[in-house]
Amino acid sequence: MRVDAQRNYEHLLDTGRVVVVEQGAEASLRDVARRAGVGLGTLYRHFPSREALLEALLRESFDKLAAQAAELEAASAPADALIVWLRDFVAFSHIYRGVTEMMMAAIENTESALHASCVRLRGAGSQLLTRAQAAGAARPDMDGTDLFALVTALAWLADQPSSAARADHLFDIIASAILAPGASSDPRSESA
Amino acid sequence: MRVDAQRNYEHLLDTGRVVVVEQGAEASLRDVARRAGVGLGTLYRHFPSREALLEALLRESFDKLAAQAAELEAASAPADALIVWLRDFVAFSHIYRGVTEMMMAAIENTESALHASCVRLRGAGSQLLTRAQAAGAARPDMDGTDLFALVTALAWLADQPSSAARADHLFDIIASAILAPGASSDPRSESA
DNA sequence: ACCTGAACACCGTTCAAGT
DNA sequence: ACCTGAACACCGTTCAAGT
Repeated sequence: MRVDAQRNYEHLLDTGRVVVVEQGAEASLRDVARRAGVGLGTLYRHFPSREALLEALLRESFDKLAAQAAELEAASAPADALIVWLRDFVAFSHIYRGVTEMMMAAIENTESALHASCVRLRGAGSQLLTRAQAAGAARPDMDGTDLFALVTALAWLADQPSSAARADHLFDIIASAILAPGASSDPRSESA
Repeated sequence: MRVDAQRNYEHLLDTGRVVVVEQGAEASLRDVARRAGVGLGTLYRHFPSREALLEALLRESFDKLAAQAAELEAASAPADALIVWLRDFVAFSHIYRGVTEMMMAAIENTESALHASCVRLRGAGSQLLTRAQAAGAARPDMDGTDLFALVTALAWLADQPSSAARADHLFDIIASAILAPGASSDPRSESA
């Protein structure tokens, strides 16, 4: 990469972060280029799609979340590990407004630049869920895709002004469903 | 209202329905006017905002949902009434893509043309919830706003291509949390 | 009273022309 | 190699001018 290209790339990332914090995942790409002092074509050259820019902005967080899933799996009790990680997931997706919806679209779309990262996160959650299920600490009639949907819905609720203030409480309610209350004290109880 | 105005209004509603079914709640208003064979200003005269158009399109469904809440309250067991109504709510919001997000925004925004209808629905759900709680059939640490958020999240999930197919299952999971399993068999159990 | 559509200020995306 | 910005096809919203 030429030095000027490298400089532009980094400047676009920095500016992108600022603008996406301000305007959310649907931020004006024109505005990003403008504020980065760069031609519109330069932005598109470095980030061929909106998802590509977001992926670059989120890469570090994606990596952190995946690493923490592994740590939790090694160090925490199954139920705790799952819940702590889900909470981290919600906190993470709160960095940028509207990123939740994009991730939900990306996980179905192989072409999306966010696809791989979303699949990776779903996999990380899936492992924590399976472990909790094996320990009898999570309801058995769920898989990683269900978990991803539920945590994404929670992240979405945390993004909505009318429910953001009760996001923690809503988290607890859904968490109680995932943890299948009563399952450990009465292993014979199944889904209704 | 002048006869030509009346005709335009109805034509806009019919066309609006078609276009919103096609494109979702964020449909192009220009397109609606164009396909209705009407000037852009005419659309804005009859529907000063996107929400006003959606409100007109949804009015009938809003009324039906409210009426059914009353019926269920009179005729069904508390838990059944609540669950059936929540299911109807999700089905209703599935008519138009993206309407869920708009409703979530409208319930906080007194200026929105959808505000009153959303508040009414929240109230209807709230009553069903209170009744179920009084019967010991729903978890006590929730109110109508929590319920509205949860059912809206379910409606949102039903709108996302990656979770639409499992919408029923996700509904059951969240419903199980609302119904506070074990509460009736052990009234002493409280929120964790 | 009501309708029309040009006008304004924005988008995303592409691509010929420049260095 | 890389950058630029005009060009194209769209938006939402307003409002002067028409009937």
